[in-house]
Amino acid sequence: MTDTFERDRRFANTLARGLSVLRAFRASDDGLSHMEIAQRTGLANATVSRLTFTLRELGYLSHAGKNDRYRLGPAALAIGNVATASVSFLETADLPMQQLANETGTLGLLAVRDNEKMLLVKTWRPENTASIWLEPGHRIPIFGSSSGMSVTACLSDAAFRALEPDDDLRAFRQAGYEQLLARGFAIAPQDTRYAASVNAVSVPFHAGEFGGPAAFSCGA
Amino acid sequence: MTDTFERDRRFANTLARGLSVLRAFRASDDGLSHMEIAQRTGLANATVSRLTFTLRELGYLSHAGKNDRYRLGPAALAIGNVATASVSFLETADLPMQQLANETGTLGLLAVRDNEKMLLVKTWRPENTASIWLEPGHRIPIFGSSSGMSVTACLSDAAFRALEPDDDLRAFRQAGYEQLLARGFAIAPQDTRYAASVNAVSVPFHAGEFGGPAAFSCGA
DNA sequence: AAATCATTTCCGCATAGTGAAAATGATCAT
DNA sequence: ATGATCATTTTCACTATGCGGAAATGATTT
Repeated sequence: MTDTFERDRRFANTLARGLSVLRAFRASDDGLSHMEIAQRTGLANATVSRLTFTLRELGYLSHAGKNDRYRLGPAALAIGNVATASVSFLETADLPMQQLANETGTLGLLAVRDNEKMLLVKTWRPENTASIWLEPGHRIPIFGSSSGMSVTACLSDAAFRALEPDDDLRAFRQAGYEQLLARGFAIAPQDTRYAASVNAVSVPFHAGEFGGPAAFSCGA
Repeated sequence: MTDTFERDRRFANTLARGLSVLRAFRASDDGLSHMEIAQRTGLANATVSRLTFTLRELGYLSHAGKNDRYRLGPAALAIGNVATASVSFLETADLPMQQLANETGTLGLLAVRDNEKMLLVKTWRPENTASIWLEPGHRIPIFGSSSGMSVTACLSDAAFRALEPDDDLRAFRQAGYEQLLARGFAIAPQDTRYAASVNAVSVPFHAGEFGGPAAFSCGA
């Protein structure tokens, strides 16, 4: 095993590895070769071979011809659409977010906290713009992102403590809290930004359908 | 094992089971209890417990409180959006299909062949309509559906043969082929319909991004 | 409190999954 | 064609991994 540090007995390794194969795909990829998957996931070639076999069998991956690159398959699409459909506000938010992106020429995104990171669930880029920016599936730090600021500010004290925050993160959260109260939106302070070149503004949203708060952001 | 019939050595069982947990969710569910998952998947309770633990850990499932129902989590959404983003025509098709659904008051859907079934990848229902109809993630028969007719008609002979079709299916495909040539769309003949109460019309679409042909359909 | 139902943990066992290496298959140069 | 190189799949022996029955814990109802 490459990444062995003792895991909980309940943790199903094979499942995690298979899913890591799916997560290896990025929106900007035009398919992945077998070897690229192995590199991105850090799995042994033979292992990738078996996992892709399984995923293909189940429709999560498709590869056109014999020796073609792998792509996310129908089943992956389907799961995503089931998930989207069960998060009703996403359908509601779709149009306005697209308009926002178009009008401001910036990237709109929806992020939720996923363990120690902010996970970009969906992004809206201005139409007619080719540049890539951030993609769905990407994870950015909580600390230093405006999304992270909104979301931590909305966490209950108990939930926040579960993150084992350091002092910086506490202060970060506090700043977010104050910004939201004062202005209704959050902007990460310059000196905390995880990426200096990014300016973003973020608004939290509490969805009963999720475990925790989510953040709509917009920036470039 | 409940569903044992000898599997290929390459097939990763745990992965398949984990994914079957994800596939147990339907758009109309308001979360699933642990036991409902066990029932739908046919897995033993203990197994489901471990799998949900893993899926939760990885963000594919979320359950709000201690004893709350499980829902598809952020990671599932993310994968779906990555998949959607890499199938460019889906974004293009989104708006027109929604309009079509609204104007005709019928259900629009995109289906692809996934092994022996047609998998509903996405559905568009008329706005303001509550009824459920078919949901994304659902699988319908190839034979007797207009989607199946369009898609088999577009398959290469070789690909079709791989399906090990019986005579009915051959005739079905042939009929689809003729309909498409003559009119550009396909409607499953009355006497073949897998569901007698459904009328649907279907148009095939060949996407380089997919392994095979897809079908846009519309009906009620 | 007692009874019922749902979920999680325990634990011994068999098997499912692992990765090194060998075999196969593509692709490219000459 | 004929090798040489690179990518992918299969083999295989080993053992860690995941399995499920049963027991323990935790919710919920009567």
